[in-house]
Amino acid sequence: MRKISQSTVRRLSLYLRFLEQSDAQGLTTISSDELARRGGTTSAQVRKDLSFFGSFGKRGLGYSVPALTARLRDILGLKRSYRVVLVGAGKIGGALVQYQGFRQRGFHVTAIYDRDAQKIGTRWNGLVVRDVKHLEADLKKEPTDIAIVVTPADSAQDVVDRLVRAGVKAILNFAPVQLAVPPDVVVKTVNMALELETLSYALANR
Amino acid sequence: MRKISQSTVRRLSLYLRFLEQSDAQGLTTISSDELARRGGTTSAQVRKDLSFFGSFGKRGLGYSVPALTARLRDILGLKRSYRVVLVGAGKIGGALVQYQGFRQRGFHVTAIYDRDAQKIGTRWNGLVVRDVKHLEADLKKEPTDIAIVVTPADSAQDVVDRLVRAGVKAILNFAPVQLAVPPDVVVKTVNMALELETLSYALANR
DNA sequence: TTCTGTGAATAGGTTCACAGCT
DNA sequence: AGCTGTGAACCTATTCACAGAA
Repeated sequence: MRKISQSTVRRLSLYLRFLEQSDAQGLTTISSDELARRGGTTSAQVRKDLSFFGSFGKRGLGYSVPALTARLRDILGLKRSYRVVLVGAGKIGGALVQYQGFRQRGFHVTAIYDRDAQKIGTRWNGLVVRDVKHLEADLKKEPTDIAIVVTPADSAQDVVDRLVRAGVKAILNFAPVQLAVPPDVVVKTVNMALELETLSYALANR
Repeated sequence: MRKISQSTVRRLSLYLRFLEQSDAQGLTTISSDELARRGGTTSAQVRKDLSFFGSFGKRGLGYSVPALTARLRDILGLKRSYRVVLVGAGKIGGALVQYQGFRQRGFHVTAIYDRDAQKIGTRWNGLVVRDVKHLEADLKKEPTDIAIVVTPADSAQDVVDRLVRAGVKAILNFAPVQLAVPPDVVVKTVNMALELETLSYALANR
């Protein structure tokens, strides 16, 4: 398949949200114009994004809401559910475990790990925090594709190396570090301080 | 000033982090090659990014760590500190209040608001959660540039309208909605479920 | 007529490659 | 010699504009 840009993938996720909302409102058809309006983009962009994957619309009419919803869920790999392990039982980790947005999309946090003896054994949203030393053995028993890393910066790379060895193929990283992984593993780093800095840049340069 | 791309601004933030680390290690000089290596980019990219703002290096030598650090802090608007108000005293809000990464960079959370009577009056990392009805009056007394919105999706736009009316110029939004704001207000939306979806896309399309 | 699908045109961002300081 | 600064070349993404299906 042709290489699809990150921005296209992100927009597809957005379109999917709007489609689901439209579906809930009972709409059966939606135009690229409407999707564009709600996603803050242009109708040409919407059509181009979709065209990378096929022709899903009807000229003169628009897109079938249920059909396009199903197609996008398929494209985004959301037809199946995913086991997700979380490493780092800090405040952010705790917030993420109970975040409904993940479960709604089929991402199920199945385990939380930490190395702090104080935290091990405590309950987080129904899950018992496990000693991170069990990581490899647990993942061997229950293969898992996705991990969320919420450790301090200095242990993140170490944790990631272990996750990769244990077969994890995708990592959402909240530690403020650049992570090194093999080419078949995909990492997405979310750096909240950096996001604030893009705001301060904007404030300072007007 | 020439329009600078988001990606350049984000990389500048990264370079700043590496410079600070290098400074802590006692390095006085750093090359574009070294910055590139640590930022996962190329030396040409580093030099190009910096060149939009001036010529800070010495040919044959590299960049002075303290001088470039200071310059980047200036460019990114980090020479001053910022008051930040947080709206939404949920789990994610709680995690963000105590997140050290913000304070270290000069972003000070000065107030937390919620509309839930259960939460109002409780303490979060030394701050008392205030009724969101006080938002406008508080911000009149203590003008604030930046707000972090961590409310449920359906109240986010309402909160943002009030923040904008109260003079907030930059918003970091964690609610999974597209926000409408006037052109002089800058919004950065962080959508964690969407980040996971870019991972599931990558997993599904290999 | 309306709205999609898509080549072509344009704009934007990245990489190249080399002149020019130190 | 080493490394920056920067036009030019290249590549990628977005927008335009229109032919064609419903």
